[in-house]
Amino acid sequence: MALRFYNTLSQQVEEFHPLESNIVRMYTCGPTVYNYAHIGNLRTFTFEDVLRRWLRYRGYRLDHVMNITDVEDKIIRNAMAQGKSLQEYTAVYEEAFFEDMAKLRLERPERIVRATEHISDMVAAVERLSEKSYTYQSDGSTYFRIAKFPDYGKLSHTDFSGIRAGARVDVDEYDKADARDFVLWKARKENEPAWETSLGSGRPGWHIECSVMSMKYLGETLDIHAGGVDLIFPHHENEIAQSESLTGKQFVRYWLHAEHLLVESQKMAKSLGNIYTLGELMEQGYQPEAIRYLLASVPYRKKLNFTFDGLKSAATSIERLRNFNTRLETENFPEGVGAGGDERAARALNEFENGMDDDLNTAAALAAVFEYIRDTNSTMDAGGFRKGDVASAQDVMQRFDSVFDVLHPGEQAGGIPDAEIEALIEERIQAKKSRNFARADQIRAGLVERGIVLEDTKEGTRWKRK
RNA sequence: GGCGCGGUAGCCAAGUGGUAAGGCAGAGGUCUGCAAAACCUUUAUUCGCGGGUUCGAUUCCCGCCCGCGCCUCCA
Repeated sequence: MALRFYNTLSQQVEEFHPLESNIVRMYTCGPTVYNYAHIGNLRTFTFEDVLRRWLRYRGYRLDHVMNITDVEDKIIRNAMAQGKSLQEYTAVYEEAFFEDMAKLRLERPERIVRATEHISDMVAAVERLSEKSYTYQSDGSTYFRIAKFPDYGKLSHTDFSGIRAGARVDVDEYDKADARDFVLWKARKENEPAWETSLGSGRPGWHIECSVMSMKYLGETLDIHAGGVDLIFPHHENEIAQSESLTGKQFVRYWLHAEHLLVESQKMAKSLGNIYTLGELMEQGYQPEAIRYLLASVPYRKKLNFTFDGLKSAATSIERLRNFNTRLETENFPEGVGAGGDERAARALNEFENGMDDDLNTAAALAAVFEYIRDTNSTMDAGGFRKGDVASAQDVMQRFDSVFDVLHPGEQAGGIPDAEIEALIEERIQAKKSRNFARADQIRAGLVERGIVLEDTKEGTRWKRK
């Protein structure tokens, strides 16, 4: 079956076909760099990484743009409080974000664009909206007039007809004609950092950066736009209003939104102290691959209940996958080709692909891989797996790993040098030969304490870091 | 209140109008000097609750209960 995605716009699962046959133009809302990313943010970014990888697996070329929001209320407030420039303040968090991405093995989008580097583009867009009379000014700020955009609410499926025009929600700060109206350009307040432009002294509103930067690089109609569910309203709704008012064309064809994650069945909140960063989890000894696996293994449209039990079980699951992969690489299988090996591999791959094609159903895709591993281990134990079966089995695992990317352990700082491990293993083999099991067990236990696990196999002793 | 998502074994989780994938954890076993790894057996007569449609519903419809999200700048 064809690749399908749930489109927030239609509220239905739709077959995916990009505008141009083999290239996908995609925009994802990146981080606001006012703080370190938390595990919830990383869930969304991990989903987007899986999406990227699956599109490429399916043969599409990608042009993926991700923005960095580096000017915004909290950034301005915090930077001013610390006596720093915006750039000085945001650089720290932007850098940290890229480090997190690397640790979680999130591929880098083709383009990463910053709001502050597109101020003039945004000003130009606001001016064009003004020319088309979609805007009005109030107290030096420029607003988008929702009443001029009848489709407003089509993404969030909200009926705004009940909201009274003239209601003033944000009374203490700005005057808006309509509660739904949103700011395109914010007038400078006191001595805030600001840009001197034809719109006055100030800074861009939040929504305009995504409309402007996405269309600048990807054209007026994007194939995919993704983000967290909380962005559906108002952010993405407002992006649609701005973009479609500007171009008269459909802005985005497929809107994909990742559900939030809960921590130990509770929502993340500062007051609960359950907002974790990648760094904090790694300090507690969890591998980034396990975190990646946990975040990727629950289908993106389902709330993910992040628990430490779940994280531990993710780590164990990865062990199982890696053990199988190691077995393929190291075991000395009999010559020849076993019965049904290629068929098993082909079936597993087919089920894996079907799962992923079905709106990135990673749980179903993983099930296919695990089922295959059990069947194949079983065949190996029975002696029915031969040298000639290795290639198709490795192909399954490689394809799986091209999306999940958890098979190969990352670099581990420190630890015992390989040579020392090998020497101890040799000593243990000699001890075993002379039936000095006490010494053999002592060596093995000593290595376990240092994170090295030994396995005695037919081919001899192999070891792995845990 | 409006809109949306969800409630499947101890935990995570897939799924279909025809009788419950997969992972983790637990129990027993095989293998092993002992382990590790692997394999086998076992763990939901049952899918929030109550009705309805149907030969048959976890899957469709209605009602209810519970959890969560959005409803102006939070992924």
